[in-house]
Formats: sequence, C-alpha cells, structure tokens
Amino acid sequence: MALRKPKARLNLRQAIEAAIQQVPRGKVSTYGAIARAAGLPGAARQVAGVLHRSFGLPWQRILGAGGEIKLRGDSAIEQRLRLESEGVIFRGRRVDMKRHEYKFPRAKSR
DNA sequence: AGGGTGACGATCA
DNA sequence: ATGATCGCCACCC
Repeated sequence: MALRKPKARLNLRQAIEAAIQQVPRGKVSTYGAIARAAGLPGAARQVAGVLHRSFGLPWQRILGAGGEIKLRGDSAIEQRLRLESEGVIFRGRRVDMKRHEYKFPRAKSR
C-alpha cells in the first residue's frame, strides 16, 4: 500500500509535444484539448508555454477555445496564413472547428 | 525556493 | 461581440 505515484508520466513538455505532433496537416486543435490529450486537464497555459518555447512543432495548428487565434500582431497573421495554406477554412476570425478540429483517440479504451 | 507569468478557458457585465 | 475578472498550473528567473 503504500504509496503509489499517481502516474509517473513523461516530462510534461514531452507529453505536450507528443500530443501536438499528432495533429495532422489540415486539422487543428486547441490548447485545452492538447492539455487533456497529454493527461493534463486544465494545463492549457502550459501547452501555450511549450509552443512558445519549443521549435519544430506545428504551432500554427493549435488555437484557443472555439478555434480562435490567441496570438497577437504579426504572429497572429502568420498563423492564419499558414493554416489557410494547409487548407484550413476560417469563419470570421475563427477556424471552422466543425470541419477542422482533430479528435484525439481515447487514451483509455474507447 | 518562491512567486510572477502567460500563444488559456469559462463566465459575467 | 468585446472587455474584465477569476481560476488554473507548470515553467522561468
């Protein structure tokens, strides 16, 4: 009995990066969804942090809740252009999530 | 070691 | 729809 570690999970950063990498081209996800997929519900800000500090990730595919771009200034424009070039359609200022949101496979059985 | 910080999210005015 | 506020939580200095 004793103690059991809740979960010896990988480094947070790796878990988050792995989740982000799963989003395919032409699809998008949200900070919150990535956090959940990485086993860190509620850690949306950490997802943003990783995106901010890591290179080599498809950062443009991660949006705020509702498909909204949460970046500011030039970066926001670049994100939109990159997504559009991948075929992602916007509806006003947001991505059409019904059409492009990537659904993560259930980590645990269906 | 501790606390400020932020590419969030949900809610309310 | 926009802006403010509060709760979250690991990372960085």
